[in-house]
Amino acid sequence: MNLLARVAEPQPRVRTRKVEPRSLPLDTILNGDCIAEMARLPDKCVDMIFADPPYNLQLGGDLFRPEGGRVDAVDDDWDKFDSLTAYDDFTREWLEQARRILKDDGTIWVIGSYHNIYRVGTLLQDAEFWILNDIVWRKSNPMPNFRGTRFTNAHETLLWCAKDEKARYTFNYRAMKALNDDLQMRSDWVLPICSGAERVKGDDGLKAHPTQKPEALLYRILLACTKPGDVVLDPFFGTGTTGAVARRLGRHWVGIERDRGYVKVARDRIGSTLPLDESAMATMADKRAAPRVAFGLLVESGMCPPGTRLVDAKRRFSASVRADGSVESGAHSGSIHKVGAALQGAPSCNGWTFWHVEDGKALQPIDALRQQHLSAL
Amino acid sequence: MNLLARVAEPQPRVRTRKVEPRSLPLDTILNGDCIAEMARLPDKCVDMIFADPPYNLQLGGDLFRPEGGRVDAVDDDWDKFDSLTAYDDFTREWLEQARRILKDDGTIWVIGSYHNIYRVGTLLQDAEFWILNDIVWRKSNPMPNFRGTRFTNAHETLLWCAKDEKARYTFNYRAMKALNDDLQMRSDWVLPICSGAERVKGDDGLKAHPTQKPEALLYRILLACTKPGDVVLDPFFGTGTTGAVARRLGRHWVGIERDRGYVKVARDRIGSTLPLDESAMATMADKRAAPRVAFGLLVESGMCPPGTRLVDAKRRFSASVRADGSVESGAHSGSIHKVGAALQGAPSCNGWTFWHVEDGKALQPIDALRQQHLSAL
DNA sequence: GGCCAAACTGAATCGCAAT
DNA sequence: GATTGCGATTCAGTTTGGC
Repeated sequence: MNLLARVAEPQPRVRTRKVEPRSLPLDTILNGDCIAEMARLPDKCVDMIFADPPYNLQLGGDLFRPEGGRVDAVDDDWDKFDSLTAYDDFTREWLEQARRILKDDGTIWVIGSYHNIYRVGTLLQDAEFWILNDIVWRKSNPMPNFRGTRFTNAHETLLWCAKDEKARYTFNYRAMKALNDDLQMRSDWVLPICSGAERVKGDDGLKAHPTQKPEALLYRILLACTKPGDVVLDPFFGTGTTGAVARRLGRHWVGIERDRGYVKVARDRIGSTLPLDESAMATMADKRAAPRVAFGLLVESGMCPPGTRLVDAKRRFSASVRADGSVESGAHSGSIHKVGAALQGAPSCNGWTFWHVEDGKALQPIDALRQQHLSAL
Repeated sequence: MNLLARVAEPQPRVRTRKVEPRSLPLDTILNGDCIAEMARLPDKCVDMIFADPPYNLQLGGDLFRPEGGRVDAVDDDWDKFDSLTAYDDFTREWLEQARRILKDDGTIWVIGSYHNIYRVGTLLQDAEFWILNDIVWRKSNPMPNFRGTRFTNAHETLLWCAKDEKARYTFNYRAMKALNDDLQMRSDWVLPICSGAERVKGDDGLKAHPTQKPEALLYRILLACTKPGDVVLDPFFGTGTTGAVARRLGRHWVGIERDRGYVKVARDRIGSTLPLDESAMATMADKRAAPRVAFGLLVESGMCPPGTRLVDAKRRFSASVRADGSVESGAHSGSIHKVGAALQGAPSCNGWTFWHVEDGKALQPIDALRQQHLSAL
């Protein structure tokens, strides 16, 4: 039964009424609706819940790439809701069950995008969960914005909550610091999206699930906030990333998944999951944010304000800085690199070393400003 | 930071009743409560609203009581519900006024942290604002987490919304791309917090305001989403960062601030801000804004005479130019766009970049001819 | 097998003016 | 208000295929 159907024709609610309560089955996938299945589990029986609920994307028509290809968007029924109210009702219900089965010192993680995460965050607070952090997953390789109409949607948001303000939750501070080159782990994580060999494919060679999460994301979460032997529940199990990582890290897991096809995919995947070897560990490592500094950043920050005059080392060429970080020199305008190349008639040019600013009587390459900017951080 | 512990009994509301409506005063600070002051402004009079609302006791007026002793556990639940409700009521009210005074094609930006941004996001959606992006301000130099109990809270979140799904909002795509070294600007922005000389200090040498935002943040927002001469309203003006950057970028501003001390600080600050001159204000022009040149114009003018042979970049397809500016390729004929699309079997095609003419041994896109034509005018 | 170029892909709320 | 047609728009990474 898809969610849309459930919304359209309200069924008699199972809600908090526990039907045939059963003990917690470890390292197993329960095939069924997440609310109904959670309702059958005992109170306070899991140490962590990781949830990747439908985002309610509300996409319009087809979107085409500039070169003509069509974007394979999420168009599954499970992501469709009649209204924000319907989405809120659904969220409130599964959160209610999640809270009941979570141990008092357990924590819940929920991932989402701007389409749904504000609803989820509000309802978490309304249900008296206590937000510990919101975490930003900065994607190193997001899909671009093909129409040039908005900022590239390059991140997703995770909420990490305890059951209340006083809860003594697990946070493996040292492990996180070690994972981050002995610096405190921050609330923004740079990780690539799930692709390549890790992406589970069907017999047709196509992706088995439209929204599979990278194992590195779950790895960090489970390492940070659970102990070995803890039980992690994932009510929207999909291809079983949570189960696979839990098994690798020696945590117990319970998955709930409505779609029989996904259940089979996840079961096969977890069955073939091996303990972490070193090469796998390497791929888990944080891809450090490149210390790239766009010239525009120096313009915004006032180190090189609009109107600044740039010259090359021999003062043969000059250009002026514009408000958006582009530069202008006679008929040429564009990036520091492009304009430098055009003026020299060269195929390319490193604008950072080509352009200089006056520094008293001497010239200083703008690369020096970049170094100052970097060292100021 | 317990929002929940800061409640007082709800007060009688002024709400939407407009008292002494007045015309919009430009480049001015209105000293008063933001809801009451907005209520006196005309409908649909500003192009953008930037809001940095309070999430703790200081600025909530009568809705909040000062931070006091601990609240009993028993009272906590009641307080909690009340407090969130009070914050929601306050947010709903100022958003209602904001929506009213915002032009139909204007946009609103709101910044917050995990304490309040989920409430704000939900209420924006409930008020039928249409989220365009959520932006993560990734702080390059955040305050560390001293107790080692959570991830370092290293970001804040901004929401950018139009009044509805169909609104034709301003987004200076090219300027943003230029600012980011010719790559699309993403939804995660790395910027340092406001410190050093930029941080406004009082006579006592201490920071004048606890949450002063960096000018670089406002610079990017105003450059991205407003045009020169647009009016930007900031209902929580503080030290006037929005006004200072607006003045620098040639935008009009209106600030609302309750605290007389901040009003004075902001007035002095903006008074000493120098606007950019026009040449420095220039940004990369959006092609979409350039005057249209029909292909037929190039045919008429002799730049691309009838009979000219056009080929695509890989010389897989060719076509010939006809006297009326249409082109012909085998069975296909029509506009440069239609024929290009038909030959590729694509839903659409930009003929300007698809088709090329021989230029010696190299190929030149016909878009280059159009540029020549434009610059000749 | 190795190398290089071309093709493909990812949770996406993705136009607008003239008729 | 609906339809038509111009024509603007992509980044990082993996896989495939040719030589």
